[in-house]
Amino acid sequence: MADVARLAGVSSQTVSRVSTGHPGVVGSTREQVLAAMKQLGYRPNSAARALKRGEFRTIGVILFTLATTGNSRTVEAIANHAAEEGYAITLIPVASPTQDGLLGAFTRLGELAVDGVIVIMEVHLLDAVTVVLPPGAQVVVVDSDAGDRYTVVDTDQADGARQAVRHLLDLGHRTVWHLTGPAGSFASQRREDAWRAILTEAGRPIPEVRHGDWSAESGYRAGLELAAEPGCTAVFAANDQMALGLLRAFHERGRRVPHDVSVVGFDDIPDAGSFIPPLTTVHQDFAAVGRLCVRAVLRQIRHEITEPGTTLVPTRLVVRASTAPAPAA
Amino acid sequence: MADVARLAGVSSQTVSRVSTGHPGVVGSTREQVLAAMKQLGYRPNSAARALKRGEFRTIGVILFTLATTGNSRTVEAIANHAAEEGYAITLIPVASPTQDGLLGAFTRLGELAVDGVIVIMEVHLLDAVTVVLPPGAQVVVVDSDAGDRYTVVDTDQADGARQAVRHLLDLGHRTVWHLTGPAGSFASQRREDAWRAILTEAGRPIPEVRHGDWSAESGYRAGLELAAEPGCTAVFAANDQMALGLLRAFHERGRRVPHDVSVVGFDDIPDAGSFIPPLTTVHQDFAAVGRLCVRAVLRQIRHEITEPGTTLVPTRLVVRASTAPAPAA
DNA sequence: CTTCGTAATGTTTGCGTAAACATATCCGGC
DNA sequence: GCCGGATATGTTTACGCAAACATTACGAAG
Repeated sequence: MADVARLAGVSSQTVSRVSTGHPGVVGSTREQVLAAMKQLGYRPNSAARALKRGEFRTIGVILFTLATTGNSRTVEAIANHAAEEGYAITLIPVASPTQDGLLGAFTRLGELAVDGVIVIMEVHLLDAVTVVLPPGAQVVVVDSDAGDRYTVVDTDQADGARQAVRHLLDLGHRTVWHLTGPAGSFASQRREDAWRAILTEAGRPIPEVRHGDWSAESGYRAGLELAAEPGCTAVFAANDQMALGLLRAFHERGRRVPHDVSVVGFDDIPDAGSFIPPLTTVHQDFAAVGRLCVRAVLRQIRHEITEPGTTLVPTRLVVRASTAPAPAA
Repeated sequence: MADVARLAGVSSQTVSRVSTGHPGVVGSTREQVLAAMKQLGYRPNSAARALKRGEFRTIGVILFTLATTGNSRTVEAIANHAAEEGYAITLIPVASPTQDGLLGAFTRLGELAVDGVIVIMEVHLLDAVTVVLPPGAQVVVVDSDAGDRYTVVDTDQADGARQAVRHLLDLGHRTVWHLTGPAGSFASQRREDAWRAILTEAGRPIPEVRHGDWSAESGYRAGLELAAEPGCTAVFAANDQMALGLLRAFHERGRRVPHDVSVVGFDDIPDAGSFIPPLTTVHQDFAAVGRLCVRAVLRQIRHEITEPGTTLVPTRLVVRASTAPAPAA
């Protein structure tokens, strides 16, 4: 900066004013400074800036994996909106969902240059290590019910599940079977609870749930079992990938979808419309989740109101070709 | 830090030594300092640290989207390996592949606190704005052939395509049709070139290519056309999602896969094994790509040898159920 | 018992920036 | 023509940390 100042024949403070866009610098001076900056290839040192200003203009995002559609789409939305607001985002992957992995991630995080943190995981996992969280603001997202302690943004899992089950019931199915996500996933738990609630409310029998792990492979294995259940005419899978596995299992076992069995997924991944048959599923607005997260952290960073609470993003049932009226008994 | 020093009854320099793990601090003193740190909830300020040391311990990753399997898996691998090495990663999303979007991203990047950059896109797009790149080290990845100017790490696209086409030819197919990715994608171009080369080499007719955009939907549209081509018994799709669309189109048109038509994809996404039928595809080792990228940037950051050049990560054909011998004419 | 070497700790300094304060310049009004 | 007040620019300082150098303490060798 001093070099630029020298070259432009001004003080370094004036250079600073130009580089931060502060007012009070007359046109001709500004021009000179800009020219000098360009000539010298000056770029402000963000570390010094951060040190001086006491903020990093960076948001940390902590998550287990980018491999699930939901996570990567949410992160992408977060990154885009943060960028719009002039914030960078730092990814903090937790290698493994063990105490060690978490601790490691949070230790790193503690030293990280972030003004706020978005946590994409069930927050109870954090409790053991939460002390290490930097004093900055935090938002907890997807997969948590800690709305009493944190600001939570999440898809309205319950309503999504409700729409899915209701759709199948309306189609005349006597009941709906359910394939869950992995234990420990709050989203999965929520969807299962809602499914059970609707069936109970409607006075329908509640079939035993099958447990999957989000993967298509686990859906396939569950599908093989369900194909053997005579009464099974409708299945609600907790995500689209498992639904894909279901589809394959039913196909292999000669159970036609949707003629013999109806299948509904959750997520509405881009491929869902190209499954065989195209999948009826619950659309999640990941972009909205990401946007709201960013907005919420920024609000906290800027010390605006910071009440804990949960913001729910609505879902929408997308009816395609994997559901049909129940087969005549 | 001064507070900690005061509480522990030592100088701030000793606190610094403890916090950075430098040697030359006797056990009892260290204990006291650690206790004081804990009591005061001290965390080192990384901005000050970065300013002092002249490095950020951060790597920037610039890309268009996280929505493609390849990108998100690569980023995940990068994040994990960077974390192992004590580096954080900052995501720099380019909103749109326009000049403006790029410029914006690179302007942000210029001011960003990164020691190195990993670029996940065709590097020619950068040429117009390349001046803005920070003086730090860079690695260019997936989707580029700028091995003469940069360090490039990429999947061996050509060999992957070769294996796919060779497999189909070996199965007795007279020729192989091809569905490309979007124009402007180097990976897609590479796969297409290799496909063409093999066919030429084998003296087979070269069907006109169909153009997709990586999406299953585009694969479906292409599939509808290909289903109408009487001579089409084998298709090589440039990625798995388009292959999925192909599968659906063929299914709808009554062209049985693999009995009537064989389909090969590229990527080996986790779902590929659950397609109907399970997809034969070229497996990409995204984890290796990510790991090599990190290793390469770090080498440059540490001023070790920094010759431009391309590192190719091998692929592997995974044969599942979507390919079979050519139907008898 | 002195001297020297080494290990432990303390003091000074500057990294690049921008806020706070200080100074210079210019203009209009009387 | 002189003064008050804006406006443009310069000077000083501190942000938190860790290198570099300085000091102290202590034990071993002579």
